[in-house]
Amino acid sequence: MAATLRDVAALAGVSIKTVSNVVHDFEHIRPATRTKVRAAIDELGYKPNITARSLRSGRTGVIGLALPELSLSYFAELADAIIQAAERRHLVVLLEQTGGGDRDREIAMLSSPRLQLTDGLIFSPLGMSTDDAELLNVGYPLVLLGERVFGSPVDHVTMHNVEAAKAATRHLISRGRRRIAVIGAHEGELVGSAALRLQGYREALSESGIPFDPALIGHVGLWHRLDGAEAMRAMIDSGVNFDAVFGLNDALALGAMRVAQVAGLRVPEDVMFMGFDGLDETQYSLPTLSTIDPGRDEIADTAVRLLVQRIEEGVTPPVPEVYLADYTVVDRESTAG
Amino acid sequence: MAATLRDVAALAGVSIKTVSNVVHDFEHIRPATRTKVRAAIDELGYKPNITARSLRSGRTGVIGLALPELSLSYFAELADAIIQAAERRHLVVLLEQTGGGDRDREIAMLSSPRLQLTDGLIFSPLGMSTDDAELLNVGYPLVLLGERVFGSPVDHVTMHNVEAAKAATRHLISRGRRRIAVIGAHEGELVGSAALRLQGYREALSESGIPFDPALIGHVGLWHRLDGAEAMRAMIDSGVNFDAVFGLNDALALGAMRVAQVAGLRVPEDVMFMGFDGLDETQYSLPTLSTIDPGRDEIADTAVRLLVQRIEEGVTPPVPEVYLADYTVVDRESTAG
DNA sequence: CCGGCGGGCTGCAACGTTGTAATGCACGCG
DNA sequence: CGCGTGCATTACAACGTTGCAGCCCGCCGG
Repeated sequence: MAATLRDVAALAGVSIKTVSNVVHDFEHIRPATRTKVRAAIDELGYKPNITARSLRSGRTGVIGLALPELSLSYFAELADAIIQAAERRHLVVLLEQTGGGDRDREIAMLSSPRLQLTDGLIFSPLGMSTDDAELLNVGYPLVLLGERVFGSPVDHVTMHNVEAAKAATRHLISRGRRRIAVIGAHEGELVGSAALRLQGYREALSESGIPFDPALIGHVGLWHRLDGAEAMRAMIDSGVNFDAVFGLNDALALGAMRVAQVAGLRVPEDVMFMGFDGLDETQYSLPTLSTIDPGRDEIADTAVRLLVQRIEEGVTPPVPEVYLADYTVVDRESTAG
Repeated sequence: MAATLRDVAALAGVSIKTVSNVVHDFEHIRPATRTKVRAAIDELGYKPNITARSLRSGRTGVIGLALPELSLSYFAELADAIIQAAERRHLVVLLEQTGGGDRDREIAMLSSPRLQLTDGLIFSPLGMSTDDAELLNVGYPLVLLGERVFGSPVDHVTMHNVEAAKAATRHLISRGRRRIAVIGAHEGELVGSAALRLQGYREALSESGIPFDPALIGHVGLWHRLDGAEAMRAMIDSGVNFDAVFGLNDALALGAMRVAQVAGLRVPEDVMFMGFDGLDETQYSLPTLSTIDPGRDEIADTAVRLLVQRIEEGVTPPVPEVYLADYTVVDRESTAG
């Protein structure tokens, strides 16, 4: 069907390799030959066969992106940014979903044969832990996102979780709040976004001499809106007193805010709300939600850049690179006053 | 680096082709040989090279998915569903973003060399129109989503836009509303989701003998939350009287609802709101948003099924198939009463 | 005892590309 | 006039796989 180098060569009356040279803009070609070959290429509508090229060169121009689920806005927006960053480097993205924190699926993904057509992988685990770090010693270029796994042998792009959560908490404190609830803690977790952000929260409290009250900590399973809603309801039902809520991500904060409003609390007068992630959606809630912008585009661009570097260098250097993106506090109506 | 058939063959003391046969579970192989080869495969950790296989067979096991942008929840949820549907059929998805309705980018996408590593494409255009239908006569399997282009030579999966919009409008009428505003119309559009849904709205009105009032039609550019918010603000400022709002998609409805609430209108008492798309998010707004569930999983599954069919049949039959998914009216707080 | 059949396996070619080495040729210099 | 140099082009092999034709051998029926 499709024209090949051979067809073009036959039509132009040159060798296959000469056509290949023309396609690659090799410099030592007579203008006359070049013109002739170009004409043949146009006439036949020749397009190089990428599969064959990949087989020869070992490169596909495709990178894998594995993340939990696109229906979570955070990951959808992250995927958007990564696809754009990849496109700037002339790469396409093969997208895999690992589900909401299924450790076994995540591990299986790492050795999936589907990755064969990929030059490398950007991986955002949710179910794996630091104990699984050595599993990341795969034989291909890999860049890690998020904060589930530390001390692994691969490059890692993440954010200043502790610092940013501290800044978020400080922001609430600066507005005069003292009884700041947290929604989204994970029982017993030591690393991971939840643990790190909680740590930032505690540091901000102690810095201001505010005692830590475990009754203000709302535990959840996942980080969906629904989980935030349930945790908020439980906290309200428990009768504990609070004047601000820090959702460890935006979805939790939005879910919690909705429940608080239904319960008759005014935002921000009675309770201030603060999220984390900088989702587009936070600009449109009622009231608009203050949040932490974790530098999504920077994270996406860096992840792709590091992956490309690994792909080109070939060998994993002894010291993996860890990159922390800059964050910004976004002040909106939910913390006005 | 990686083991090839040749290495396995050498280790097992058989020919390359025998190893290939074992890998493919060819039936005429002596158990002893099979065992020996299996052992060699395990020992070397052999994984077939998909690129080479693709070159030989012409199939990659990858399908392309081209849609406007993942940061729009509708497309993120659609992509999620399509990836899952593809996985069920052992296919992976290569995801491309065409931007928010850029016709030229969409057309360029159709002949992008990146599609070379793809067996076919599921394409959701936003900027193309029925005039561009013949451009869809590409040389590879293609399935179309959405309602921008009709009369094209390819399979088309979409929803009952007119019927569903009529049902949505009827739902508001059944709640006693008569002054039903629409947010999201596209000036001068004849096909496309906006035009079809508007048509359904008008049919429902005339069916109930309610006069059509152009002042109740809010025009927008894109279908983002922000556009819904702006159109609502303009309508309120215009002083026109309304007791319900039908957002032609959920994002518009949510943006509009927020503005209405800020303006002091009570939902659903003063104004009822109805969306369209069945986004997850509509379950968590305040109040929760009534919407039309257009059968996303069904659409995703059908699109993948049709594409696989085209890939396997090879030739495009003279009559392209058009599939319309079932819809459901989802009644929530925003239309309670 | 011979011919035919089919199971089990092998060798070769091909998919379309690109790197390497080699070829022919013209030109300039001693 | 002969030789080296550098340009323009070519032939060939290889990437790893799979389809096809063919090989050998044992068994069965005549």
